[in-house]
Amino acid sequence: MGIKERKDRQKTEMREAILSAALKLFSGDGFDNVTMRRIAENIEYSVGTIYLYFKDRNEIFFELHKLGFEEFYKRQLAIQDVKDPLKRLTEHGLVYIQFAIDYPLYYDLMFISRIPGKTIKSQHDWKSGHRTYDLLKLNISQAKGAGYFKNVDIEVAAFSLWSFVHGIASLYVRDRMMIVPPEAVKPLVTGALKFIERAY
Amino acid sequence: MGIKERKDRQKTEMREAILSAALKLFSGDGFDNVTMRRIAENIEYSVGTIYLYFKDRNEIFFELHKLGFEEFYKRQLAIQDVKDPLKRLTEHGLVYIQFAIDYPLYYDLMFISRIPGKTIKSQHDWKSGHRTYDLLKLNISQAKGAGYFKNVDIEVAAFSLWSFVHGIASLYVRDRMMIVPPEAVKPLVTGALKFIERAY
DNA sequence: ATCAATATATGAACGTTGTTCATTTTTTAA
DNA sequence: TTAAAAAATGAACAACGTTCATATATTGAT
Repeated sequence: MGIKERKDRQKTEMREAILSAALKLFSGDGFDNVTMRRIAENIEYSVGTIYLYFKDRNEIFFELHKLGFEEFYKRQLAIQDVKDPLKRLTEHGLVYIQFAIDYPLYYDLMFISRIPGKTIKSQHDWKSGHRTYDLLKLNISQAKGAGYFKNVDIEVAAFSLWSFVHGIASLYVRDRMMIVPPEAVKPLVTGALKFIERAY
Repeated sequence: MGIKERKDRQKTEMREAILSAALKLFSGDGFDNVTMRRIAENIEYSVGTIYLYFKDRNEIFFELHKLGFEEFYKRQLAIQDVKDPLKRLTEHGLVYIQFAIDYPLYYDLMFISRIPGKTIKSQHDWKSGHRTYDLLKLNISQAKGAGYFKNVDIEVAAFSLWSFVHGIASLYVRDRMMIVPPEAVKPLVTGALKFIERAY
């Protein structure tokens, strides 16, 4: 009775085709470029068909945002072998910002855009977010064990560091850095990561 | 020959009427609520008329964003009389975040949204932004004079502090704080402002 | 192989949106 | 009073997300 299995497979294949078409349009020219009609055209199906696989346009973006979190988490895991807790935390920040630079549209979807925010009503859906946040808290508590963050609550430290790198990333992603000349951006960012170390 | 004057006056009156209608709709239900047709209905003119006073919808948002910056700057000036440089800087951050809480839609327009970002091509249009940034740098250099920020470049410090408060503000404005329980937000923010002081 | 039932796909239609522009109305100066 | 200039109109256009009656394809039973 492998027919049910095949149907399930075809269903996920279709969902993946839709998502990858959406991502292609997304990366091509940003948000507004991802229209239902263009997705349909891309996968060579009619518009209505998409609605058999996704509730609406938001659900597509929500699914993309989850894919983004996967890559995000992978990158953060990759630097967990850095021995020195201080270096690891700074690396953590660097990886965070680099992700925003490499995948500005993913970052947008994950941390800025309102589109998926509506779908994320319950904390439950933010699972992907919690996982990386826990990793940050772990690294902070280990740094604490090594003598850093004296008299600082871990929750406060985690929130502070997150806000810091998110601030940098979102200023970059949303083009609010023209206040500084373009060639100054990189040294400014590395300088900022050195600066925040003073608070550790 | 006061007729030219009257015409000019009427032109700015019309522009103001349009802007205030837009602001009303904006504050009412956010972004998507500000449609050209609704603005027109509100000022009791036809849609086409708006285009005689504004190039397009973006120009309306751009003008609103400038209004936001005025209130923003006013608030920041108001705390310049705080004597202690350290206290003044922290107050600066607090005022920044409080603005985002009080006028989330203005904040959005000014620092997050892409709508006015397109209109801001040249640095020239960001004048309102530069003014407040200069104020921050002034406060930092004065704190430097009082012994803080040793071995820290002012540009780096300014960028760091801005990123920090912007991170907090934009996480708040764009609803990315459900990772912490609602009642924990306030102590977290004040805690974060205490934390960043450690880097001064 | 046939056929009714079920699942899948279609695309015209609906109500929006921002923007344009030929037309009409109002205001101006002679 | 009237011709010219300025201001206002709103139907029309293309594009959008979404829905749904209709059509096609696939299924399992006869």
